[in-house]
Amino acid sequence: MKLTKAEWQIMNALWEKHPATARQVMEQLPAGVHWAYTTIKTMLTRLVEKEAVSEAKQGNTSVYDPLVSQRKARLSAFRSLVDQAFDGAMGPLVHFLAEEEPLTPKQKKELAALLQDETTRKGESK
Amino acid sequence: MKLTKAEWQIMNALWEKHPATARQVMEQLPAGVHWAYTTIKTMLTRLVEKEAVSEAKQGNTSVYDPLVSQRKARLSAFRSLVDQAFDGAMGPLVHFLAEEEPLTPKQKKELAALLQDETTRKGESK
DNA sequence: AGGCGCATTCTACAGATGTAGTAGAATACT
DNA sequence: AGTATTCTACTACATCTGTAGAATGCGCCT
Repeated sequence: MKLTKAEWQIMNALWEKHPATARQVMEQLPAGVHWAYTTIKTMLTRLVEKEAVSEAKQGNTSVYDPLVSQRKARLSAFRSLVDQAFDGAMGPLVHFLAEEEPLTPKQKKELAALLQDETTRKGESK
Repeated sequence: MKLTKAEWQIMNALWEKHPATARQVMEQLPAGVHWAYTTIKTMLTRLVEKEAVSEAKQGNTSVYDPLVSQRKARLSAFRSLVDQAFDGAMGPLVHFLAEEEPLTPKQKKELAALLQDETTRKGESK
């Protein structure tokens, strides 16, 4: 499930608040994004075709709901990035995260803590 | 500097071995990718226009070199992903890496170690 | 009944992308 | 020199993306 940039914006809005009508999606878009109403409709239609969202008629109006979870979409996008820009392996990415500066020292520490935590506290439920 | 999927493949080949002629780039492509020679040329031309690679004539033949570093391209791609799929913040990404399963436990431990290391060993040269 | 406002579906259209064929120039082989 | 090989520069073309206008339909108010 590959989403384009514009589609991500729509999906982000939908994940944040749903079900939602096209009008509501429009309002949910980040400030600064001023698409015509029909642009949103077009996007939503395409997303429906892609089966990324569902459409249900409420009388004359369509109400949309995400069909793919944010989690799934993120996983997929993440995978794509790794495949395409990091030799498809986590190794280079891990290295990148540690060495380059996408993370502030603080965030690195935080991530380290979370990971530590996660791998330490092993053997519980779910 | 936004690279498309196909462009990444070309750049990956170039970063691996450069300078290189179109023919050499072709050979450097991952097994399974069988583009026509002219396809590669087209890509290279577009990359030159984008100023992502340089082109120098050696007699009748062009030799290409990356103009943008892999590091920079990675940073940019990474940033895009975060902006578009993770609310533009590292927080959600960090959470994602810790909670979801893009990383094997082993890799998590590894990353944790690297980060720990990096943040601990603070205050050295370079 | 006529009109206002909002929703819907269609159609459009330029620029980006993936992929490559053609024709002519340069080079190399015999 | 004649022919085979290899480059390069152009052109092509189907899709996909981003953006949206136009025409048309439905409910409701006066």
